Amino acid sequence: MKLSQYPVYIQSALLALGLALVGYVVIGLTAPSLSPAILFALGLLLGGLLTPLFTRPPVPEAIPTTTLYVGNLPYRANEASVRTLFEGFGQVLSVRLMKDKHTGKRRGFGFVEMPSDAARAAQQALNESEFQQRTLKVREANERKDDEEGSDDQGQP
DNA sequence: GTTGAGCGTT
Repeated sequence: MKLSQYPVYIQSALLALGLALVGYVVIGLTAPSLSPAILFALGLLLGGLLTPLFTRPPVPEAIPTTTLYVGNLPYRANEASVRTLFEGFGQVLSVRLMKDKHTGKRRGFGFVEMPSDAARAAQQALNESEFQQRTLKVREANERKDDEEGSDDQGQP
């Protein structure tokens, strides 16, 4: 139950309320002659002004991403090498090499999340290519949850 | 420490 799991307006409301209370106390100590309603209003205004400084947007830009399935990976490959390999064709948002949860050994395949254009470029470039003396198999990942496909008509009928 | 077709976790 982390705070980041709640919606943004909930976080902003809680943060603004907290800053309003802080401003209420601070302004009340520095200027005791003001009424509590004015103090709380000033604290809420101060909190509203300071809220954007503390809210971190998780995704700066809403760009359409495509998850790539990367198979036939060598067992000695780590996420850093795969990320570096795919970063040559675009921005890599996330690299997940699936390992067995019980033994912890690598299963030899993973998923690379990239923008759609960079994903297509990396797929055409890295598919059936040699990576650490292994032929990679780069394909589009199957929709596990909700894969945000952009304007590209890559959906299966 | 080994193996070799495949589609996945907070």
